[in-house]
Amino acid sequence: MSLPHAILTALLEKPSSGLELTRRFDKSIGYFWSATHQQIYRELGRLEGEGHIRALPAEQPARGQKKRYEVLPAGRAELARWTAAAQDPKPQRDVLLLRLRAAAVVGTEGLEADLRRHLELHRRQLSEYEEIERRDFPPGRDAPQDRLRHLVLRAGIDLETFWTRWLTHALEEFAELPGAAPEAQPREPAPDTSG
Amino acid sequence: MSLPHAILTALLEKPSSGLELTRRFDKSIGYFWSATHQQIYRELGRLEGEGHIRALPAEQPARGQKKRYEVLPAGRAELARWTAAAQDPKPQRDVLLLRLRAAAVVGTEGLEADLRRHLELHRRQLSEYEEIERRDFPPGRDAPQDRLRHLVLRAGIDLETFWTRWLTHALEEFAELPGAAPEAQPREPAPDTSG
DNA sequence: CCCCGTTATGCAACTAGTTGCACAACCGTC
DNA sequence: GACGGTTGTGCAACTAGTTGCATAACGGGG
Repeated sequence: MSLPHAILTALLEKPSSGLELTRRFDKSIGYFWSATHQQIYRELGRLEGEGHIRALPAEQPARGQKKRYEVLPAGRAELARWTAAAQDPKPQRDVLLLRLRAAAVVGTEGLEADLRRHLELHRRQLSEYEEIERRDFPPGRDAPQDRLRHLVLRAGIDLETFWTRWLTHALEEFAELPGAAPEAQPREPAPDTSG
Repeated sequence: MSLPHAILTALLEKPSSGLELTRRFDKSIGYFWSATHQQIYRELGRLEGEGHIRALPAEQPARGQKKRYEVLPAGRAELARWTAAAQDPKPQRDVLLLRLRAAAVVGTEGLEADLRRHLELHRRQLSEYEEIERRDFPPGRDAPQDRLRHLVLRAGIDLETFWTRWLTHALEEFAELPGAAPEAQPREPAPDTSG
């Protein structure tokens, strides 16, 4: 239930067409709420139907033509309502941690390479965030909007920092592990794995 | 595509009935891959159909009767394959960060209370993890399985630590913010908000 | 002029996860 | 011995997000 609100936020920051929104979702907002262009177009249609946004009139409103949207008062009100409403954090889901747990049972073979790959991806993301911080939040910029947006960026930076550290630590542990398949004390009847 | 593998891991650790799995998903594995009993039963049915698990024979196999499952060799092989296969990290989605970003546009009113609530929830989760760490991973336990599982728990602890710190910092910033609605420089045509 | 790649918009089907409810057995109690 | 709460199992419908593909305009190059 958050994509429409992500779009409303983006449109309030700047009225845009579907494609422009898609581009902005590839950075900025997309860092913590990703969406494909298909999702965005579908949602734009819904939001227009609900009277939350409207298409700015264009010269030739034809297919394959840019259509820019702006937020209507009802849309702004809905966004304000949603922002203030209490919401429970939704249950964690992390595939990598699950795979590590599985590896404790079926062995770590093959997993290490993918951990390295993830470490590289997180490092890259981290330096991208740090670049944005240098560019958009130099010391001194402290209007309320800036402080809030900076806060969001800090969360991204700190999360990526956490992952790079954790993955580094995990790889160190892997290096110390005896064999690839830690099947020392089988707890189940150990069925015939050859078939 | 991960729930079946979460279930396979849990069943390899210990053959269980649907309800027992549900309970174990409420702690342990559920900390990073939550699932309801409905999901679990449905998935157990699929896994049985695919020949990855089987129901242990019971005396009276009737409805409303415990049915325990164990993993078959094919299931173990599938889990090993999945664990080793490369997987891209899936795009981030964080509602709280999105709301903060929205608040930069429509004002922070009402958001602060929910941030406090989240802070409390994360603190609670953190102390729960730390309790588990004291109980299950005292110094000295370093069989490969233990080290891997400890690593997973450390991720949970560090993530919760990050969130409590970040939320604390965010609340401090809120306290310094001038008004509730930072609408100083309107960037859009500022539509009539009264209607 | 036609082919082809790029830009821009959009529908339809699929997948995974959530919500709501139903049904049966068991177990204590009034 | 019927009543109501708890335990255990399960289906069906819904929601959100993903994947795959379709359509149209525009702008070169051969």
